[in-house]
Amino acid sequence: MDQADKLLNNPIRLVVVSNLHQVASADFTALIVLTGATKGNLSVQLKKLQEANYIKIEKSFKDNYPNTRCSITKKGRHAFEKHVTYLKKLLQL
Amino acid sequence: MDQADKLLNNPIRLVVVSNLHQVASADFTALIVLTGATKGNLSVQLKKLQEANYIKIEKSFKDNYPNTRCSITKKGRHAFEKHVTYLKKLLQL
DNA sequence: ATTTTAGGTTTATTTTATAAACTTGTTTAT
DNA sequence: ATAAACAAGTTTATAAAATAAACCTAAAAT
Repeated sequence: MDQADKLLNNPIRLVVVSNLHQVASADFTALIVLTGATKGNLSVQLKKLQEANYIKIEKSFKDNYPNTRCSITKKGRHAFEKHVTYLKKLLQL
Repeated sequence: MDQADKLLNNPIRLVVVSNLHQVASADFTALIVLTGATKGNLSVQLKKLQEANYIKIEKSFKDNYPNTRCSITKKGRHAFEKHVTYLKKLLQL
C-alpha cells in the first residue's frame, strides 16, 4: 500500500525531484548549486532518475557549451506525490 | 545548516525512530511487525541507531525469553525533529 | 529425546553512494 | 599558435550501506 519510494530515499535525488516538481526544468549547473553534490555524483543520480523514468534529460548546446536540462515526468511527479503522502502520514504532518 | 539526517534516510530507521518518538518504548518483536524488516536487518539498524546514540537498548528476559526494548534518547529526539523540520521545508508542508 | 518455536546476532553478498580521475571541447593568456 | 585554465559533464574505482541467509542459544511442544 503505502511505502517509501526507494529512489527518493537518497537526499540528492529527493532534492532534485522536489525541485523539478516545482520548476518546469533545471539544468545540470543549477542542480549542482541546489544539491551541493559533486558533478560525478549528480551525474549518476540523474541517470538513475532518468532510467526509472522519473525525469527527462535533454542535451543541447548553450553558448557553445553542453547543457543538460532536466524536467520531471508524469511518473516522477506521481511517485513524488505518493512519497510525500507516505511521509506526511508517517511523520504525522 | 539545514540538512538531511544521514541515519534517517533509511526507511527502516526512520520508521523506528518515528515510532519511538511517540511511544516511550517498543521491543524488538513489535518493531519487526511495524517495519516489516527481517530480524537480521532490524538488528543491524537498531545497532546503528544505538551507536549513534539515537536510541537506548535494554536487554532483559521476559517470560523466560530474551527481550530487547528500545527507547529514544534526547539526541535521537532532537535529530528526528530537526530532520522533520528539514523535510517540511523541502517538501513545503 | 528430538523437533519446533522464540528471539535474536553474525557474516556474506549485493547494492548504493561517492569522489577521483578522465573526456571533450572552449576561452583566455602568452 | 600554443599552452594553460575553465566549462560541463561521464566513467570508473572505492568505500559504505543495506539486506538476507546462516547461525546461535535456550525454551516449549511432541
